Amino acid sequence: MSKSDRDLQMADIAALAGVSKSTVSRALADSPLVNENTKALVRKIAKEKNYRFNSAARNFRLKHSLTVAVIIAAADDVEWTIADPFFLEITAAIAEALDKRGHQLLLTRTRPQQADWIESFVRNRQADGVIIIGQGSIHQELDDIAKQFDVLSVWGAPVATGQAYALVGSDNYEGGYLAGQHIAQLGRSHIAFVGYQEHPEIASRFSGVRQALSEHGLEIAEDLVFGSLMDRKSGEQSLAKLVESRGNIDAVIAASDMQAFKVMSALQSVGASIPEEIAVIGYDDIPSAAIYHPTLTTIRQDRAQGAEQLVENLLDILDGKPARCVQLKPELIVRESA
Amino acid sequence: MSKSDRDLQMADIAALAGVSKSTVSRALADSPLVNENTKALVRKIAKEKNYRFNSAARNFRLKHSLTVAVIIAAADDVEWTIADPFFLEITAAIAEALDKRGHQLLLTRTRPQQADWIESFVRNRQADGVIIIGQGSIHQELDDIAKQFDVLSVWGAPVATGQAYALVGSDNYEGGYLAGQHIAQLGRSHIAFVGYQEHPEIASRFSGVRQALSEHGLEIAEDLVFGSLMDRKSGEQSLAKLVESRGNIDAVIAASDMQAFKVMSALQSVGASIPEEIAVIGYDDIPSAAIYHPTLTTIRQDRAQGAEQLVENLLDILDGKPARCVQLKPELIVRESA
DNA sequence: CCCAGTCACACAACCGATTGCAAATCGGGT
DNA sequence: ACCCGATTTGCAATCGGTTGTGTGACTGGG
Repeated sequence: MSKSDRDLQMADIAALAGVSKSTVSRALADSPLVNENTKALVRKIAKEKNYRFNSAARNFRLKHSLTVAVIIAAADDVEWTIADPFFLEITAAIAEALDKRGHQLLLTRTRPQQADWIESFVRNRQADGVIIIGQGSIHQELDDIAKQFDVLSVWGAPVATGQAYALVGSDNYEGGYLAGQHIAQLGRSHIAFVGYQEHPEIASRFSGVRQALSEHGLEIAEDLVFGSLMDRKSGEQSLAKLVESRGNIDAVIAASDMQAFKVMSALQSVGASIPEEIAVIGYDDIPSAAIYHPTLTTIRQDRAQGAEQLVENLLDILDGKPARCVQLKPELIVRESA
Repeated sequence: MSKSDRDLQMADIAALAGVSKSTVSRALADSPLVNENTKALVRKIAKEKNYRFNSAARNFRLKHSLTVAVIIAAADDVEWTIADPFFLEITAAIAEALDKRGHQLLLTRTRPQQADWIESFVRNRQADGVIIIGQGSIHQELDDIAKQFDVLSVWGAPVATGQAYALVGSDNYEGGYLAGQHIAQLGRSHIAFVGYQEHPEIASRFSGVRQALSEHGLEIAEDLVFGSLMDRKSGEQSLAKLVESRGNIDAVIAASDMQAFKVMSALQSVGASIPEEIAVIGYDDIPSAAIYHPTLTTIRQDRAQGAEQLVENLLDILDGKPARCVQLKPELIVRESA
């Protein structure tokens, strides 16, 4: 590890300052049990010698790790997380939020087949808590775990039956509503929807969309509802079918920006003009949305705020407070594509 | 934390099995010092009771953390890491590679002003080693740290004076060469380059490009070399200048896919057709490259292989072996944009 | 001048695993 | 039955901090 011989430890500082280990420990922790002069002396020496405490020892003794795990769920059917910049961005924001509170972020990749991933985490004390981005289709599993361990904070959508874990997400219904409303106000009437309906988040968005459309006397034809384009198995097919429907649609509402890009690209390849012939709206507002040509109209989810809230929720849970459920306000970002 | 009372520990298993803690420890570690029957018994009980060792205690005792930090450098001038999917992808690949070897990944965001970030990491034993994606313009600092601590594995480009840290990267010169060659073979001759020259990686790519072009009797005019488009301060300006040069160029070579997207989008906005009027080639082959319209011709860097190598290098260094420097082979991916 | 009450500090136990060393057990040969 | 070496197991120290408890010194009131 280090090329120097041995790291300084508390006993060394104690010897240097002519006091005991315990006094050093208390001084560094700013305990009222030690005299101010002594504190100052100890702190000075510690600083001079560039002492850092051994956090492995500290965490061990204190029975916590000050570490929170973020899981990269490697779902086998839907290649969501890795391909989607939304995930990294919120993860980075979480890292920042945790850092602010003196915690660390453990990024973990799990194979879906191991059912007990979270449990091993907590039991191993490798992380105090776990944050999951996107409850996807594993709500039930998460709920079961949350009933056993108070360690779960997830980004997603509320489910009808309630959830035992803390939840943060943008208000997907509202977001979908905004998207639908915008498209309707544009005067479009033959509208397709793209997204993986089984996910609670997407389902909410879809019902928001339908509500908004119905208020304008519109609805989405059943054959214009497509599954996720990110699905390894059926993605290509869905996209192909969507392109075939070209003549019947004048707008596409996608459940994510990445899917909106796929749609636009496929349509552009067959010569469709966007937004003139077909308007497209996405969801997330990932950085590329402002770069694609045409730039993508989308529903923005505030990642920084979401990350803060996820972390706050988790820390509260770890403190024994009850699991919260927070909805963030999504925002319509109008650009060129719709 | 857990809602259950107390976690099982080795002493409990020992009592259950009627042996001592040490025997349990050795049995679980598959030590040859313990009888096969005893091992089997201990393992059976441990499994039944769903025992997991306390890795905080273990790591403390063993003086390692089995954890590797990946730094998100929050450079203030160039918004590279967060916006760029390349970073997430290689990070995820690193997580996987580490997991395979029984290690964990700590994702850390640092403010650039703290000069001693790495040192505190290692001194605190929060991570055994550190992986950095992109040495950017901080080679010197990294080198200084590497001379003190054997803990650094970085993704980047070799520097002329050599480096004390382990290095992995694709062969940027070669990659640049491939890009230049491709553009030249396309018969383009008025070529612009976009990228932050001060970074060793980009500098290498640029010289590869120039070499390839010169072999075809071509060169890049000085006023067609643009700084990074990801730079908060000068990015917009560079892009505007590039668009103004529209009449003078028939190809753009970008130092990253994200920058290529910006270029294409800006050019498309003013009505330029790609690749007919202007060919564009990127670098990295991020997922969006296959989605943009037109799809982006680019130089692929193998992230999975790179991640494996980064991890292997780091683990070797931690084992006391000398720092290695590995170049990966980049690959030209021809798509529609060039 | 004595004693109770504070204050500041030191001592030692403790967290839960690993490991060197000593002790116990086993088994085979005589 | 006994000895010896090999095998198996247990004891206790240890990692580097934190913290409960004990103790000495000092203070001030009676």
